[in-house]
Amino acid sequence: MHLSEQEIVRRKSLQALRELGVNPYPEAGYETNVTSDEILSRFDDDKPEALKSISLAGRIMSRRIMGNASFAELQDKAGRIQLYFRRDDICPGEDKTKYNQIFKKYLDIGDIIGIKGYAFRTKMGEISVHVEDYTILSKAIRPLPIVKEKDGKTYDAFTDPDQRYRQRYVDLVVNPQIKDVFTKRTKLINTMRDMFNEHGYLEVETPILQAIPGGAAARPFATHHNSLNMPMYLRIANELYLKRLIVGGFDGVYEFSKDFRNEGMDRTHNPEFTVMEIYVAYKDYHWMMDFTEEMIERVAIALHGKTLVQLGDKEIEFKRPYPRITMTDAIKTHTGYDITGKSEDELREICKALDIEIDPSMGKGKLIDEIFGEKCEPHYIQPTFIIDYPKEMSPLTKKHRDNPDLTERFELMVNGKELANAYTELNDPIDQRERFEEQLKLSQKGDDEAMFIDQDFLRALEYGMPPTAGMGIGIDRLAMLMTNNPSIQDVLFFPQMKPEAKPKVDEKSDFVALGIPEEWVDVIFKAGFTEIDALKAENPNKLHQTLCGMNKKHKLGLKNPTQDDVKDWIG
RNA sequence: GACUGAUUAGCUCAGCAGGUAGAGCAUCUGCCUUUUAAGCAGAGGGUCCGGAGUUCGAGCCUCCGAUCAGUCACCA
Repeated sequence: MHLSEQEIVRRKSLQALRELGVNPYPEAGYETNVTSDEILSRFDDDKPEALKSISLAGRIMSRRIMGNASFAELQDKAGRIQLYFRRDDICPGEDKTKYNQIFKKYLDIGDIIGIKGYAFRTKMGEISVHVEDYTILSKAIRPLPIVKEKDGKTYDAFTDPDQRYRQRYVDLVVNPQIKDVFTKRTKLINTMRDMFNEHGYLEVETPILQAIPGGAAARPFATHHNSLNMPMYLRIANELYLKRLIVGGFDGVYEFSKDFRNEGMDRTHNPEFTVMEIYVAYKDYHWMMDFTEEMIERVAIALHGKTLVQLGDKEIEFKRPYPRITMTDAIKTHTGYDITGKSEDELREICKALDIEIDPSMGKGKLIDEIFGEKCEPHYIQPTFIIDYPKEMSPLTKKHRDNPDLTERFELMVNGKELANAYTELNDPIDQRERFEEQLKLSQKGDDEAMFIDQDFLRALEYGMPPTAGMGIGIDRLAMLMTNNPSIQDVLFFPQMKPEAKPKVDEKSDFVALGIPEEWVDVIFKAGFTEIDALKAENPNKLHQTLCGMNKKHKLGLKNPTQDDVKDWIG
């Protein structure tokens, strides 16, 4: 294992602590009675004794050692507080080890400690804790990035997205403001859950591992079940299972769920993502629009205390009601074309005229979707319901009560993107079967996202499903909107990343086994050979020169091997 | 997948017409009992992403490759 100088120093400190009888990873819990923010808010200059026997724990984030006194900053879950250490308080007797050795030499930034002491205000006016005793709770043997701040300006910020996402634990430690995004995300979910529970709807769990990935148009992740010897898929949606529960007699069911789609990754797409789907019996999509508006408004207020939310350089007003515009009207407004009653060929002509790329596998529904996506969607910045989608692109949606070419479906658009998708659910089993068969034709035409036919779902519908309204909403996207983050990676603790490229490193002992003296193995590592195979592929004469050169250059004072020695090692 | 840019010390980043690398913080050694991006004095630390080429000489130029970011394309 290759360690940096600082890692070696910390491991030595760890050893030194053990030799002094200090357990750097004690088993016992540490009782605390206050947090950093409570000290700051409760401290009263007239009554400092109110915060006398306090005890708190956290991570050391900075140290300023001044001989026999020192300051440090302790970070706990709530924030930071300054600590004041004085040698003669920590070590009242003759033995000053606990200050001079343990605190000054063997503690580092990043270590987790518990302290006991009392609150006071320093000469400089900062509320601090005068430490009377401290306990090491966990030693950090890897150095944290050091982020400094003065007058609100941040120095040496830890901003590299790759490192931040791969090592989110470090990100959270050194960029504690990131925590706020995630607490807001959880609050968002809790707000929705509270609202659903108030209505008496039931939170349920449905299968993630499915034999038929249904309920949406997307490519699934495929896996294999060994003992059944059959392909299985990770779910792309929960719709069909939740509707089965409505068939079964629940009036309202909802699920917050991870769905998986085997498609591209970018700022707004992660292969696994969270959606909330809810189905309510005896309602239609008009009711669901009211319900959705109320839900979004409640979330905005819960998170921000108001309905006007900053998003980049825009402000989004989440106060209900939101305008409701039919898709046909939206297309008419933004393109001038009236798509009512147009045939597939006529739609193709319109796409051509509008300079929209199409391919032959696209049916009527997809063509219209394409026109809307290209020409209309970006215009809807403020929350807007787009309603009454063409039948072809909504195979699970009930036909529109006034127009058989349309369906009773809405999407909620915010900031030019789809946020929620909902409809009056199709509960006519004959119609549903026909729609699935149309999907099958699309699939045969080359649309690899067309839906599979789920026979069991059809059987369920044949037993009768009450009229139902259903709605799905992307939780990650809602979180992005509500926390002003343009990237999905910023609202996921652990966004999907490519596996970390890790150079293969053979053990030192493997090199020694070749007959190479240990001190030369270090030199070989230093020269960049961390794999036996790479070393063996090297020209022995060149390797000999390289090693002798390293010996000289770094003044190692080793006895150079002969060329034959080197040949023997790698021969 | 395309284009553009990045990759140098543990971290954040400099570097020049091509002449064997610099700063701040961090680390180490001293000094300092109310400091705060503490201070002062000193020290160590680098396959300059990898490979090939041009050159007397490459962190810098050329080519190939890797990774990351942004934009676009694809995709809900």
